[in-house]
Amino acid sequence: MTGEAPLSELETHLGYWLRAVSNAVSHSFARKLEAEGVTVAEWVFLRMLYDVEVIAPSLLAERMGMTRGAISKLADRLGDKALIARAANPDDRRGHSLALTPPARALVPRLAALADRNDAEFFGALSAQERSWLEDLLRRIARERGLSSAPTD
Amino acid sequence: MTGEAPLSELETHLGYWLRAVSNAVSHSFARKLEAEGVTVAEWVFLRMLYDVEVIAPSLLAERMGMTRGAISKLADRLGDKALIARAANPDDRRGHSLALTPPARALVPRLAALADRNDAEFFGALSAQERSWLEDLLRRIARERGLSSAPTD
DNA sequence: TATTGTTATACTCTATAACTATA
DNA sequence: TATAGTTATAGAGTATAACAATA
Repeated sequence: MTGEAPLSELETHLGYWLRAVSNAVSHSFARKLEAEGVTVAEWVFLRMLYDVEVIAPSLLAERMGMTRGAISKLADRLGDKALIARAANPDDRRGHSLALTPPARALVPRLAALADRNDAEFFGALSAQERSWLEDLLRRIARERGLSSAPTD
Repeated sequence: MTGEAPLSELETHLGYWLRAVSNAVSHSFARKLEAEGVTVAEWVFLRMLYDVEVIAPSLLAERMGMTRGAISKLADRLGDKALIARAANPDDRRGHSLALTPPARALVPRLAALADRNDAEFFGALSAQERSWLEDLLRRIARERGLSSAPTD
């Protein structure tokens, strides 16, 4: 009898551990954001708008690595929460612009503090050198694989 | 005028880069699995069954970090694909047992090869030492945070 | 009553594609 | 016609809770 060939185990893959830790970090962050009534994707959306003041949905979709349809739905939800305002572009009325409302502008710094706290909870025990090394490594892989858009989920 | 307080940026969080790379790795793996008609969660499910021969849904749920309801739905799909068989436990007829079908047993090694290939694509450019550091670091964080269950999404 | 597993409901994110209105 | 944005549909994952069968 030949038996079966031995297989690589789940835990031998770096992708496994990356996913395990990443899921835990994101899930923990999501629970913190929940208290402010916002999802992780909405946080990224709001944070990007905070810097640019005004942006077209299609450009935001590109930067967030989402489809225009997904951005549209996200914008609906944020509009319902009165966190963003939509306006038609006067020059080309096909185009719209998205901008934060004053309440959203006040909210984003609180959300940023939650992001800081979440990161500290998971990576605070690492040395500064380890954190810097980990960031460099991840950035390198992202660059090699041509990742340009923000992760949302 | 006071202006606004400066905020930490998205890219300053390790969680951001972790999510970015992890999403890319998982997405790439999902596309490979797609050719075999299987999702990432189904892969983990099948891979675990491969080792244990037989397992109760509730125990598998615990090991995969999913609810019993989610496992039930997953088992439905895998049953439809004729990859797993369900049977009632003779001793306690509330309990069921899950096991791979022969086709699934033949499939898992092919899926494992895809997992190996995907890992190599993303991490093959790292040195052996870097890979080992990264794994140790991720394992350490997982252990500190008490992560025991397998990541599925 | 408690437990095992299933089912129902609902929400988020994803992907594709049809649709509207402008140009 | 092409483009910007919206809407519809479907699939996958997650979470909660009600439910049936069994103990």
